[in-house]
This record gives sequence, structure tokens and C-alpha cells, in this order.
Amino acid sequence: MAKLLILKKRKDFVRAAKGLKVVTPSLILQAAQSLCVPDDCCRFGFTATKKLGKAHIRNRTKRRMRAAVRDVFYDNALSGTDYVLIGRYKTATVDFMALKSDLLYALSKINKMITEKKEPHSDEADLHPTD
RNA sequence: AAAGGCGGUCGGAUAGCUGCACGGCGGAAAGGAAAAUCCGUUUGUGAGGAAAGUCCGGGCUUCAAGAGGACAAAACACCAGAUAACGUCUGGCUGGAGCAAUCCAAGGGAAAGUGCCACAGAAAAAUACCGCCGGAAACCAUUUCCGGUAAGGCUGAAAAGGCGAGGUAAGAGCUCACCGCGAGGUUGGUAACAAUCUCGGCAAGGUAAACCCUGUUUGAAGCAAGACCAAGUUAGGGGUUUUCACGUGCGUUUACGCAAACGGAAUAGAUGGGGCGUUCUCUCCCCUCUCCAGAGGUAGGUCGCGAUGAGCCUUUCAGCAAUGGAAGGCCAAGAUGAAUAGCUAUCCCCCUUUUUAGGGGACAGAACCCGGCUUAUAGACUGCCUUUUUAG
RNA sequence: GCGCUCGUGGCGGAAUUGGUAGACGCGUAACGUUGAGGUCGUUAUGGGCUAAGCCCGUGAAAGUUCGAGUCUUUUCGAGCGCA
Repeated sequence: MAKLLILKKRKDFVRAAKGLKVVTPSLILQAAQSLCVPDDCCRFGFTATKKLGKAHIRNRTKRRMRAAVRDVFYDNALSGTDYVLIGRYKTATVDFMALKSDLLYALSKINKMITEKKEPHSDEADLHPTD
């Protein structure tokens, strides 16, 4: 895929939160099928809650997640998918290479889950992932 | 040199690679043109002293309102000045802390009125329990009654100026010296106030960060203010198709036909299709051609919004200072799920370690803009002042 | 952006107008009852020093007052409302 778009609407975040989820020490990744996006795009959203700290810590968390995504999304993200990254306490302080490897692991795992879901059933059958 | 006090400046630096936002420049398609959109470009710029808390004051915007005044509510309160304004700042006064430099203070009114002052104590704001003194009566070791007194008394945070002398039946500012207090005058000062002189003899406690009184200030709300554009929905209108159930017309006829007859209807009716109610049947409900488009203004967008502002820097003048005037120079973030990041190298600072080396670099992120206040803050540099010690 | 409320033992929650702080309930511990446990009853229970006793304690720091849980200011935390 060629393009990276940023999620902006609350609706999209809520839909991603209802989808699949992978947790790593430095971040949480959620994903769901996009509804109205061109084929060669995938969309990313970034969340940093008030629990993490004050404003400058939340800003740094989002910036680091954005930088990591920019490095890896081209080879590892599926097109037509919405991803949401949620920051954790460690995200702002952990080594950048570790953050990147966590992101790669989470992406590969969640992509595997998505393709497995797609193959056996039709798309409308599994709105509620049960694991 | 040590200890201390009051300020001021800064808030890691440089280079490279990969990326972000806005502006500039160039190009693309479309278009009358512009705006907007997309692509490229290293061409420019890119968080703070508090951006924070939202505690005050303004600009700006909308609403309200004759000018103005009053009530209510809130805030403030020694004096003078600065300022657009302020509850801010500067200088001074008074009181307090400190050897000092210096620092701290919501610092008007209790003689306008109301309330409160637990426990203790005779008594908490008005009085006489004990005591002291005098007189009278009873009775004769003392008791009772009347009067004077505020010297002494336990208590308490606080008990009718302090201390000494005179004075007295005992006492008392009753009188006197000193100190304190109050009133008036003089001098100095713009004033708060200070110094000094004369007089009064002492008025009857605290609390106003209890109500309150006096004086001053305040119209309300906030950029999600507000202005503009504007899907969908939709008043209304046009066109096409269908419908003969309705009115009129025509034909035949008394019930049908005619929409290449007209009007009206489209939320009248019929037929068909779809949706919903688990399944089937029935009933019921909703939807079912297209174009234009008023008003309103929703979703959404644009502006407000940053290169003109109580702006910044330098020099100079006035002033003790806050600050003000003049001259010269400069233009410096503008996002909206919200731009500054990631990595590498060198230098700087701190910690650990025998070296190599390793770890760390505070508080903290603009959101319409300014002036303050408050709070958080590793460390670095620097100016002035005070005290003590040593040397000359 | 504007505005409001609340912080008291381990927990919930009292404290009249400023006057001895921890009422009341839950919990915890010990003892009694029981073969054992529950229920029930009694006692104790904030922190420090061993007991009497003293000191410190109402989110934190200052102030007013003779005296603050209460009044005032600043600050920290939690929650709520409106646009």
C-alpha cells in the first residue's frame, strides 16, 4: 500500500475498539476492517489517555508511536484496515528499537488473526470475535 | 575567607540522515477568473519562564440598556505615585522579626447597633463572693444588718492604665513625678505621620478572616464569542409516466371507452415490489419518477487566527523607583484526534568506577491576544549589600 | 472556556452558631459459649514511648482567634454540571 491516513472520528475509534486486540509491554494495538477507504490505504489512530501523565508526556507518547508506525507500516500493515495504537506508561520512556519490535510483533499477530477470520466464514458472520 | 540578604540573565551546544506542520516558489488537471485540491522543492519559520493553575485586570465579539442614580450581591480598604486597567507594581508611614543587610503585615470603623466569649471564676461587661474599714443591733471567744471601698484574692486567653510617693477609717488619678492614653496648638512633610508644647485627669475588655457601618469598584456572557458559505430534509414550482376512482368534455350508450381530452390529485384509490414484527396466512405501518428552488440554517467547511501589537531590541533624556518621552533598527509558531520527533557523532555538566567504560541532564507542551498574581523547577553565570574573622 | 461540590481511624459516616475530636455501624484481635465452626455475648482497637501519662494527628502549607474539623488565602487530589 502507498498511503497512510490518520483516524480522526470518534466513531472509527469505537469500531476499532470492538475489533481485535493485541497487548505488548509498550503498547496496545487494536484493529478492525475499514468501511469506506480506498484499496491502497490503511488508517492509523493514536490514543494517549489522561492516566499516562500530563500533557507533554501524552504528546511524546503519541509522537513516538507515530514515528514507529511511519518506519514500519509500508511492509507490515494490511490495506483496508483501521489500526489504533494505545499508549502505556512505558511508551514514552522505553528504548525506541524495543518499541518498534513490539509494534512489528503486534502487527504480524493481528494480521494473522484477520486473515484467519476471513478465510473460513463470510465477512458478516463474525462481528463478535470470541477468543 | 566564611556565613547571610536582595536582585538579574540563561534554561544544554554543533553537525549529519530519515520524517512533520505552516508559509514561499514551481508544476498538474479543471476552470472565465479566484479560492480550494493534488504533486514536487531543503527555500524560510517552528513552544515557555512558567506555555501550567484559571486567581484578578483589559482588548475583541455578541446581547441588553436614554444619560444618570438606587437596591441586592461580590471584591477591595495606611499615604502618595505608576498604569489602558487591576485585588498588580514603585516609594514612603506605622507595627513586628533580625546584631545587620533586609524581610513580613486583609494595616478603615468596637464612642451607630446586634450577636458571641466554652470550662474555670465572685464577676466576661455589668456586678460585690471572700477580704479591708466604719456604724448599729444581738450576744459577749462571735454572729447578723446597714454603709464605704476596688488595695489584695483563687480562675482564665482576657478582670475597670503601669510603677513609686503622698493621702485616707480603709481605699481610690483622690493628688504628684515618670511612662502610656486622649484633645487642642505649633513646626516639618503633598499626605500617612513624626517632633514638641499646653490641657485633661483616664473615659470602662476582646472579636468586624461574626452580622454590620463608612468609602471605592463592578451591565451579562464568552473565540464552542461571533461572521460567512452550505449537503440532507423541505414551503413552492416545472417536466415525464401512470391511473377514468373525481369534476368537465367527447363517443357510443345508461354502463363502458378516450390521459396524442382538460383540470385536479401523487399523504385519494388499485395493482405490483421491498422493509419491519422468529416461521406460515391475514390485518396494520413505512418506502417506492425526475429537475429547479425561497426562507431557515443542521451535518460539514471558511473566516475570526497572527507581519502592526498597551509588540521586541539598542541608545539616550526625565524620575529615588515603578514608569514615561525621543531616535534608530526589526517582524518573530499558528495547529484543530491538534505540528518540534527518531537515530548517530563530538563537546559541556552531574553520578558511579582503578582506568576503559556505564548511567543521567530539572519543571514542563502555545490553542484568540495582552498586563499581572500564584504554584513547579536540575543546574550555570553574574551584580550589589550586611555581619564576623584574618592580613596589610 | 465557565461554574459547583467533597477530602475526618482499615472502610462507611457523625461532630448544634469556633469550645474536651473521633458518636454510630462494619471490619480486626482476644476471651466466653461449642466436640469444631457460624451465630451470639463481653472487652480492646489511630500513630509514637513499656503502663499511668504526655506529644502528634481532620489531604498539605500559612494566617485570623485565647482557642480552628469548622473562618480566610494558597495548594494537592477526587467527582460533577453547562456551552
